[in-house]
Amino acid sequence: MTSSLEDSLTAAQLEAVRHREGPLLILAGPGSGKTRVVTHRIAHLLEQGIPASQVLALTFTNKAADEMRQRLGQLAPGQSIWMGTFHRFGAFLLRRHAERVGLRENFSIADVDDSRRILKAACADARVDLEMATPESIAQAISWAKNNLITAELYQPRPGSAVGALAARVYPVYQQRLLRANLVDFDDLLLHVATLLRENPELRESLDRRYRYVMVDEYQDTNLAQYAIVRSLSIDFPNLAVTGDPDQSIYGWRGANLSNILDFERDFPRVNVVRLEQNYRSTRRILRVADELISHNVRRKHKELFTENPEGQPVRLIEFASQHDEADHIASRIQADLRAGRRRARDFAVFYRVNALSRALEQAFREQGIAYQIVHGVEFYQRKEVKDLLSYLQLVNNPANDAALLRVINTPTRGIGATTVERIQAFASAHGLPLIEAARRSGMIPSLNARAAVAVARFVTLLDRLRELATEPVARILERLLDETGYRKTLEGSDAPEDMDRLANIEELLTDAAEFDQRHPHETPLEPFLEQTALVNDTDDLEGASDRVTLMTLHAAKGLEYPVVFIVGVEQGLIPHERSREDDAQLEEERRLLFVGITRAEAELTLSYCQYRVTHGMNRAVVPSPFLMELPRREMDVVTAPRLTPQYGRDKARGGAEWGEDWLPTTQLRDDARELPMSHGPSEAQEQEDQHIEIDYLDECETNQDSPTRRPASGSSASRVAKPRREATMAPASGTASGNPLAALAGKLRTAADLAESLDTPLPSAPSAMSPEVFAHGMRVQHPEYGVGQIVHLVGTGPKRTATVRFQRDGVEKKFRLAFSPLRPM
DNA sequence: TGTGAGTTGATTTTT
DNA sequence: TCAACTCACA
Repeated sequence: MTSSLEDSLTAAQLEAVRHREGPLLILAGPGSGKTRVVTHRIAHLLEQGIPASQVLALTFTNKAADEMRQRLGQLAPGQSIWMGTFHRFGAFLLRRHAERVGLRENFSIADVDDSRRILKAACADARVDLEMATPESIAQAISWAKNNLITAELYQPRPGSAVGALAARVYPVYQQRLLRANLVDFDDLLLHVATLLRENPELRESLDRRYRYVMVDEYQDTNLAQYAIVRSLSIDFPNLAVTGDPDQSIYGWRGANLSNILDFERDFPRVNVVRLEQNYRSTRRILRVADELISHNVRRKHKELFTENPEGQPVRLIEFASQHDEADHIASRIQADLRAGRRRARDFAVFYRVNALSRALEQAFREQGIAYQIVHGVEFYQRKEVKDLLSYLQLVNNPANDAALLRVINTPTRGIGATTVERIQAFASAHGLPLIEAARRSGMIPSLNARAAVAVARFVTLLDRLRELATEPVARILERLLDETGYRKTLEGSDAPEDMDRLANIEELLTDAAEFDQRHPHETPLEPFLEQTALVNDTDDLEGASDRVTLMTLHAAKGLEYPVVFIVGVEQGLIPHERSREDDAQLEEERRLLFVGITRAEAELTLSYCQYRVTHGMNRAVVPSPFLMELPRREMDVVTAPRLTPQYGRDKARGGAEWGEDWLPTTQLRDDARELPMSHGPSEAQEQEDQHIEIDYLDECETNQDSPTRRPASGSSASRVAKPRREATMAPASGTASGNPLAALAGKLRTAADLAESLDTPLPSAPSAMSPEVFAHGMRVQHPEYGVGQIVHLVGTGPKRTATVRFQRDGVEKKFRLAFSPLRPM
């Protein structure tokens, strides 16, 4: 009997759904109904009498797992299979077999913060000086190793890699510290489990038998550790079904190995491959733009994306003068649609490459009174007060948790300062003890003075007392510790306004805990609660419910869809990101990231970039993303937005007549903006722009000193006087007067390299600032205000080059960042 | 030991 | 720019 569930499925979808035994690879393009297929397949398996306990479904995000669970709930009510993220599954297995990898079952999961803390301590232990590398870079090296199943013992640094050499020294110490604190970091959740499965064949076999039908979502994002886990569960019963899309692999930086999916057919020779290529989400135009972009990637599996959806509107590409214009325009356009009743706020999403770009958007949305929500990776559980309290809870559950202890030993302040903590740490390292045990022996630490020792002893007693509550409901433990630690009182006694917010957050945490307690009435809820807070970020359930515009990073957008999508900051250095520049594989990943963003859009898509963007407090000329040149112009409307920011700064315009209520940006755009001609000479637009250039300098008085495309400064001030940007950015080879990158797009320039080359001309700098490199120690200089002086000290390079000048007039010394100062050599 | 001003330095993505 | 960190002082 064919289930009625399957009536509406296409042939390809049906094939995947009906597949039962043996390996299955579902190559699912964006919007191809992948989740639907997967949930139907599970329902189908269950329908055929396969016990729910034999089915395991692994996802990357909680969001994906939740959605699947919910949809499955509709198809097969009451059946519950193990479904969740890899990390959660790792934690689940590890709890049961912790002792086999040297942990105790009440281990805690260190978040990034905790793990950095431990890492820094490990660096200190290993006497690694951090001149050559940041803890961050070492952490990355270790993380990379773990994701590739390289344990501390096996780690071999790449020859010549300074960071690698340091990591080799720190890694064992770090790992030892984690074990001592009964802690695992995120990567350990996978690495330990992989090790467990490799070293315990009987355990592997029993799990393989138990999880007979394993499903993996987003397979393109698996790293080696995840691969190993999945593989070990599919040896005797190779009913492994994976879904994925190589074109949507965007987690290479986290160790994802694209080969896992590209080579799946080699790993499992008898695999059944199903391609889901029909898109049910986007208009034809959007899909063609996406397809054209991604076709520039080499490492992929070709797919024929198609859709029966309508043609749709052209994809818009807009050039703005500044990020404020960009944000204002988007906000206004959304506002116009909302007012006209054409759309609801939840229909809109704005994507950006880096979180920092949300700021301008937020400001614009607030000013225009548009409800929005930001999907932030962190938020609630990362707030100081919440983390503090969670750390106390961690200590109740696992007193050996050094990271948690370090966090709260003096929070609220109780007279245990940095020096004291250092001495306890030294004692702990020397004796191989967790910090709590060292603290317990505070009386025996000779370097501690009596007062400190007493304070520490008091703290230990406090923890011991709290620890007795370990089996109580979480909310009750929280209440008690808020009182006994004095945490609440400290905040209540404070008159700092942010402390009121903190109290509110604490209330929220209490509610959270109480709810959790209710949902877990039969167990000791503390440990699962802590696991939840470590592995779930609260934005996972941010979706849907509220009617707001959603702002998020491109990464966060994966798996989602919206009727109207804006992607801002499509610029060189952003997408592709600065750090992905030299590496082809990384460049392809950036392209996929943009592909993911584009394919989120159902009906309308707008890409935009700015001529100038403020980054790190500096206003810099922007190069549009080379990816833009890979998009098919025939599917697009390419427009330059009129400058919204008037001459005397944008604040003046607010509320002014020209910023009227009925300002409809779309109309305005259409009327005023010119479709860029294939090539054009100096024009009205240019003159207009020349004016703006001056305003920029007056406003910002910044140079573009360390813009990545710059050549080293030549040193001659005369040549560096502001020039119209048109000239500065035009392609010398093309011979047209059009420096507008968009025109270049349409004109003779063909490749990103061409564009970069064309822009590798000194950009205009602020009229007053000199190249920092022309200054030398002892040089006599002139300052418009302070007069004549002499450079007595000189440090730093580039924009950070700072001179100390002693002025003749009254012998006073002043420091200047040379790149921005009006100093001139005499 | 705790606090505030001043300085420096770093800027991606997330389980 | 802005947040984290340092250093001087109470």
